[in-house]
Amino acid sequence: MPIEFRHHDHLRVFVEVAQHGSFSDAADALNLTKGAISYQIKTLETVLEMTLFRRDPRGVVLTRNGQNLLMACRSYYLEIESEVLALKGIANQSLTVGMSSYFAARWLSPRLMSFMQMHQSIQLRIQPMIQLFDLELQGVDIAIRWGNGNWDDVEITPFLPLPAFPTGNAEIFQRIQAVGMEQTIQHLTLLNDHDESNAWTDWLDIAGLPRQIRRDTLIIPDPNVRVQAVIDGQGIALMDSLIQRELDEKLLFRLSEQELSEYGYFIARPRPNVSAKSIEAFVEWLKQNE
Amino acid sequence: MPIEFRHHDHLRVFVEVAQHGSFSDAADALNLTKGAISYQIKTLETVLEMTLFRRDPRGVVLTRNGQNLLMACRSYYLEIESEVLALKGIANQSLTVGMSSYFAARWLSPRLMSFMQMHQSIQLRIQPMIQLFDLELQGVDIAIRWGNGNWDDVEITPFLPLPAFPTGNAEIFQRIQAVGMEQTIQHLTLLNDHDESNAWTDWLDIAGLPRQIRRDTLIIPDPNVRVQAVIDGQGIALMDSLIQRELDEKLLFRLSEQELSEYGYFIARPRPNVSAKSIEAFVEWLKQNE
DNA sequence: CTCAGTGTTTAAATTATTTAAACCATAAAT
DNA sequence: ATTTATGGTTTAAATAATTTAAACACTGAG
Repeated sequence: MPIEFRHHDHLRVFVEVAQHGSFSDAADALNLTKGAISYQIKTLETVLEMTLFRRDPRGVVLTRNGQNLLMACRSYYLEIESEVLALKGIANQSLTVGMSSYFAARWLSPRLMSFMQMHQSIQLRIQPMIQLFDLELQGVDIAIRWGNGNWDDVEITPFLPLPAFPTGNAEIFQRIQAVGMEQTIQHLTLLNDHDESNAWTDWLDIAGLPRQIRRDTLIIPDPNVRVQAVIDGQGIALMDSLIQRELDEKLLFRLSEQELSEYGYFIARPRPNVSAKSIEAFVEWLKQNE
Repeated sequence: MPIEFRHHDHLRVFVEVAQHGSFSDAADALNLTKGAISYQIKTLETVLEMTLFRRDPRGVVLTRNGQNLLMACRSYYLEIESEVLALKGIANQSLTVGMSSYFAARWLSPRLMSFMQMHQSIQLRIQPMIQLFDLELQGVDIAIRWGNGNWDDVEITPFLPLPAFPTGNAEIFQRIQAVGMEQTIQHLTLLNDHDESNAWTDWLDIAGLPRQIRRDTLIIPDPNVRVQAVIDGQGIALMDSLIQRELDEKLLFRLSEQELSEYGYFIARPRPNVSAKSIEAFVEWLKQNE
């Protein structure tokens, strides 16, 4: 069954006129001319096949039919509008950013104050997440991803290049010092951040080492967990300068001078994206703080 | 404060799409092409600065924002539409005709069956009324008025010409027989139907009698009451052949051969009128039954 | 791998809306 | 009893919006 009535915008104008009791006043409220209002009401009256207002010299008066119509829809439109505006306000004034708690703690957290002060009207939410996919369905406006920027499911903006290098714990570090990288690495588990990651093969390439045949890799998506795994000697992982503290405390050691210079942090935005002001503001701020 | 959101028609489309989970299906339901739907949704997304649907290869899925928006307006539009359609149905299927109970009883009543049978879907209401003005505010679609058709507050369609002639009771009739009309009438009260009526002066003119200086007239709007007043000898009134029964029963007498041939019954419709089908049907029927 | 189904885009056509200005009518004011 | 101010209406023209048809692009199912 096709929809019979589809003139909600006209009806909205009608409500405004009814409440003002005047075409002219309603025109002001709607930023239109009285001619436009006249046209709208006439159209609605034609569609509904009923006269809605009696035209008086000092304004208009609802007819019986008009009164009924007003009863039928008065509150609805106002409610819809306030709810829609509220939603828009929340979505526009608030900004949910997805990222690993690792990045949030080590980089964002110390700098957050500055953004909050610059944009006091924006309600910022840091959403810790492991799976940085399907952003919209997870209710996240933008996400911060680590990698080399080669993703095509989202729109990518680089903002913090941080070369990645292999790290291990003291024991592994000493073994490499002793027998050399090439000998050691074949017996080590390579910790990866996700299935499709080719970070390790990238690194092996630039380091001039053979890609390992045996895929003795372990996937640990959460960087925090991964760091701990390395400290515990579970394997080695590619890390960046965000683990400076662990380096200083001799919990972790940089295992090689070779580094993946293309790697770093990227802003990921859902592709068919309608960008809101708050998103732009945050992206700008990120880029200035790189 | 100007109204912030004015895209109810877009929102209506959004609801339809959300319920179908598909642009194409919604397009069918709305008798549009999928291109049009795409355009509408895109516009709405731009206005709201948020993405409402994730586009999938087999349809679309509401985003978090889209879900919220749907919650905010789902039921409203359906309710409005059903109420509006109900109103329109009532107004279109039913027809309220205002008239004097005098006319209803003496002319319409015996013929009503025929209309009812011809238009079984139309709910007809006979609204007895004395003041045949401000029709719309009184909730009346059309009215039947007696007179010579010279009104300019409404649209007039003549349908039953009935010449009007002076009537009186037996006593007055005999007096006129004895001393003549001109002598008698000066001492009689002329009963009128309303303030501005010039029926009597019209009649005096064509009868070649002097217009009475003293305005010894009594206004009795309700024809039933007026008839009774004449029978009771309160005065004389201009009547038409609808009082045939009283003539036959010698309760009333025609006092002169002179008659107002322009007078009769007219259909009165509110001027800036949007005519509904039921009104047309009734007017047609009236004209055929004249 | 091709097909069928789905959303997108494009330019053109079509509709709808809006405006400005002239009008008309009436009540209020003088 | 004019005049003025306040509405609503109408008109033609300009502007905006919607819609369509057709060509694309994408993806999952056979």
